[in-house]
Amino acid sequence: MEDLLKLEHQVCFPVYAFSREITSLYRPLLDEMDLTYPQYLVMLVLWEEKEQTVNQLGEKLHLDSGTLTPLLKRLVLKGLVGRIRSKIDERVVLISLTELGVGMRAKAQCIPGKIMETMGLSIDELLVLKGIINKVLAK
Amino acid sequence: MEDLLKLEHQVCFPVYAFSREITSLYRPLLDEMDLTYPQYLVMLVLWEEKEQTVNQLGEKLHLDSGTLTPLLKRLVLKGLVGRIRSKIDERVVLISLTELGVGMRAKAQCIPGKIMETMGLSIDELLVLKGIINKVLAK
DNA sequence: CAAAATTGTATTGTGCACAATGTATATTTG
DNA sequence: CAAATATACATTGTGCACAATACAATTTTG
Repeated sequence: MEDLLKLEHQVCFPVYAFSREITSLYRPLLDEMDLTYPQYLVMLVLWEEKEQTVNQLGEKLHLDSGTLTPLLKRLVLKGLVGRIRSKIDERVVLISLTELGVGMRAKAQCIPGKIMETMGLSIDELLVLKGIINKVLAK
Repeated sequence: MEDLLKLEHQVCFPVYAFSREITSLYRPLLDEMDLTYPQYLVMLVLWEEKEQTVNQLGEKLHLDSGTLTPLLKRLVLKGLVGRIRSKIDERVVLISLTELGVGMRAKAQCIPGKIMETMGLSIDELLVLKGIINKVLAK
């Protein structure tokens, strides 16, 4: 019988290694915008909706305040987002894009295409990959 | 035309989120052994070959010394591995399993099965996933 | 309405990841 | 063989991730 503890039989290890490989593919592209990959993800979410609570960002990206609070503070330092407490509910912190943050979207337009090119997977493979993963994440 | 910058159109984000989801699936199981997921991966590699250089571990796991050195020191503190400089080449550090480290393998036997069960993917899906990812990682 | 429970975010502490740099040991070259 | 180069690992610094805890603002309950 097969030894399930062998590295080559693992499924999770390739996912883990692939995830890190992905951020290293993004790195040279994002360096030009002075963004890390997690920061880029936050920007993606904000480009879809200009103002959101920390909670909304966290739910969409599966990240908690322990990760987001310092990350968002760094985006504030870069002048890309603003942070204000909601007047309706003082517990809530609203994160919104600055003009600079909105403007950065144009520079990001080329990124998805370049990444797909570098990964060298077909559209079919990408969709299958995404489908299988989302099946697990949906739970 | 589709907006490639939308979060829902990303392929890399699901991979990134899935990778973190995976470590959170392993966490309760590995907590019982007082191991983190990256530490578990190092143990997997060592269970296949009892003694290896830092370099060999790094190549197999795609990790560099900046990550491995402190991780391995923590495994030494736990009494799972030993660290000695090679006498043939003083630059090389040999990492080897202690008796305790070898013995831990038995406790890990149940992990792959439990993880596969929790993930809820078919064998087919797992193999397809692994195949697509390895296609990228092989480059 | 006051006490209890919940919610939203911040803080602290530990452990990766990885670029950049440092350092000692080996190897290669002229 | 000496100088240049390469190799193997360690260190430093920054930025995630996330559990655990804290805390203030809100909501729910008795």
